[in-house]
Amino acid sequence: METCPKCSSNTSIIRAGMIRGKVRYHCKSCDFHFTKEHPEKSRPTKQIHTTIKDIAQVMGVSIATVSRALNNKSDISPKTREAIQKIALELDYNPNMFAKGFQRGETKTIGVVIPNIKRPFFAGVLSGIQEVANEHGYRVMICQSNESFETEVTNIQGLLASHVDGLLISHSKETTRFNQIKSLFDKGLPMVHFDRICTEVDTPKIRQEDFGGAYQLVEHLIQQGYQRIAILAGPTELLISQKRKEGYLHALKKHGLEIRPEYIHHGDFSKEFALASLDSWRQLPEPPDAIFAIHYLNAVEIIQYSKELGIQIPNELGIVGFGDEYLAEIVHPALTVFHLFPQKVGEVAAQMLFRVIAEKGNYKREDILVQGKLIIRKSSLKKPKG
Amino acid sequence: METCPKCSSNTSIIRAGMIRGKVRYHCKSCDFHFTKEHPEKSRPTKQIHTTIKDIAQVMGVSIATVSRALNNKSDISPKTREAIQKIALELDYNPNMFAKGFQRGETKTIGVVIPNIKRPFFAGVLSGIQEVANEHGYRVMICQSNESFETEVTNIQGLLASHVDGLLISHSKETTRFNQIKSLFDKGLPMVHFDRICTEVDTPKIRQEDFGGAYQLVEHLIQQGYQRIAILAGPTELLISQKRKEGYLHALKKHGLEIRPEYIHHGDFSKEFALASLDSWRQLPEPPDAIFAIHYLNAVEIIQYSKELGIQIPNELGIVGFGDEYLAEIVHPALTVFHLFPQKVGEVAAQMLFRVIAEKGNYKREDILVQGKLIIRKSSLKKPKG
DNA sequence: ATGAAAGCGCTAACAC
DNA sequence: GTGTTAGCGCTTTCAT
Repeated sequence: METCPKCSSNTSIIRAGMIRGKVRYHCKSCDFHFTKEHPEKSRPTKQIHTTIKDIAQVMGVSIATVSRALNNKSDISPKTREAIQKIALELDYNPNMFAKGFQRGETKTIGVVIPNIKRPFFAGVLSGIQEVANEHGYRVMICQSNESFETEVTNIQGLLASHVDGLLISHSKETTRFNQIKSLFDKGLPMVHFDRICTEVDTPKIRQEDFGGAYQLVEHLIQQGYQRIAILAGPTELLISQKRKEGYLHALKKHGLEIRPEYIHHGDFSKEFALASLDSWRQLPEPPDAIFAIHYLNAVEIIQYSKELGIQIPNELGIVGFGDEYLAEIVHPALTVFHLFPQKVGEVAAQMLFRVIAEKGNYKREDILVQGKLIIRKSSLKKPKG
Repeated sequence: METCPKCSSNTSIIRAGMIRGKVRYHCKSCDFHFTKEHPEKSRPTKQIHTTIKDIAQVMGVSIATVSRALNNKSDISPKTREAIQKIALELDYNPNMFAKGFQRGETKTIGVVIPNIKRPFFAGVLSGIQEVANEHGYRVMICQSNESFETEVTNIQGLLASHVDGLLISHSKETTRFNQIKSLFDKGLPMVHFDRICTEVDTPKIRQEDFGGAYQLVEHLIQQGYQRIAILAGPTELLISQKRKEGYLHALKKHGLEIRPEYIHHGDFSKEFALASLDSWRQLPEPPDAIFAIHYLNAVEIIQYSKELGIQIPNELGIVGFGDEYLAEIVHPALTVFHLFPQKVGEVAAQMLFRVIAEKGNYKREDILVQGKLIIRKSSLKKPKG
């Protein structure tokens, strides 16, 4: 409690606002106003960030003037502007995007939710996203769902709390309920789906050539003379899994090959799943003579396992897969793949998001298919008989 | 200009502050105060984020009360608290970390600067960082330098503008000047270096077993009977390059092998560099009988190229490398490597950073060496002669 | 050309 | 136990 410097009372003092960094008090008994230094007003000596206030102080001008100078606004004398800019440089001034965004209601940050950074496909996508985001002056905040629906929901919640200006999402394997996404979309949060998209919300979607790629791979196998083609598909709920399977089925139909349910295995992309599938197919009276793995890792695993089992690739068994170019080249025999362009997917997705952000809901929804490319290698090149 | 409702003057009206969302005016000629609705005060109907103000309005209490309720502070009646929390849930309230951090002077965000997300090592590190950051309630902002010093400087500047609470850095190949880093460190920005560290600033450093790993790999080669061991090193400025070379030199010395300068090639990790090195070594009167590539990709490239050239691995040429386990297993013959644990590096680095943040400059600087592991495979297993 | 002040969402210090 | 208000850094009217 304060003491009045006039009547020495210490029971009738009330705080009466602040003035120039000092606290103003009023003594009710003698009707006297007085001020006192604000306690603990001293700033820490080490200051990481210079603020416009610091600059204003140094220059002896108001913060408004500093702001104008630093933002190259009109209505400021060139002399003042230059002087301020010079000081700003000297003081190592660096605008606080945080405060800036705060008052404009935006953060210049976009959020990305992906299953797993370590997967080369997503790493490539991220790289593309980063590049485009940088060009637009945005920062990127990344979350991994680790294929868990629960984590995904938490991630999105967190990104939202960080007030990201937009969201790029590729769903986890587990995700089948989209009410969170839907509610955000309805609230007008700019959002774009890529790769693992969801059809239940009317967001723009960036997809890869899943159907077409699968079709091309299987058709290639057929043209090489393979007749009994099996598919190592992913989880049934996953859309890319469905699309790739459709491409497979379509190619078989188109070329008049029988569709055999026992050749279609759905699984979780794990190594165990891949190897167990090969084992079980070999038990069949008519085992497959080619395998289309919708995930390149499974294809590589099948190649390795076949070698252990002494199966000749490509003569006894042809193998094709979706995906990663580098690994596909390294494995022996080299893997025929439908190559995707992850970086491109990221770039396109980010570009789309910035369009949505810019057009503030007036954009017309558009889906984009990022083209892939069939790369033929040894694993599917059957030697001509005889 | 406003018109006075009392004397109808429109020349002597001044604005006199705001009250309850209305603008307050004062007519100087008749000394009359009046208010008017603030123009364009209507909020957008679609609001992405509920604020405590919204909740306060709905509940008919003050924002302070709402804040207290949502933060489980004392001095609030359980009844009010519960009622507010219920409403908050209903309105889908999600605190604005942005505003929260703003006023506490922190962002609950850390920045990471790495050369390239797509490299599996860094992807693994990121994954580790994310995990630990999540546990601490922090978000992660990632930038890629793409091995460019200039980009790195810009990245750090950007992260700083976003007011990250701390920085995790692995420098670009090009980076040899550290004044930016040093100045930030001096200002007290919490910072930890990992992998591509810099010795000129007194930050905590997380390193891998570069020296020890190189030593173990080369010693293994020697024990397998290889005598003329060459090294495919990285850029001379890069510390990991130096350390790994030291390990190599130490192993040679320890086992009494001659150090031949012509067996030591520094380069940029590119495929061209690797292949050119092999070519040039084969021209020597005494070509090496083993190669230690400090970057696993170079090792893999050497294996592939050797196959093309018809060189027998491991009999004619032994090969070992640092790094990525998966690819090393896939290549044929499988590559002996010193395996690093990228995720572990990320985890340890992030943990260290949070210690620095928590201990506010009172921490004692500490370096950590993340252990690796020698994994012996075919590429270095010379068959016993005879 | 420049200064004063509101306001973005939230917390904490204070008044009652 | 609850309301009031300053202030975090910045932009942006408005007044001078």
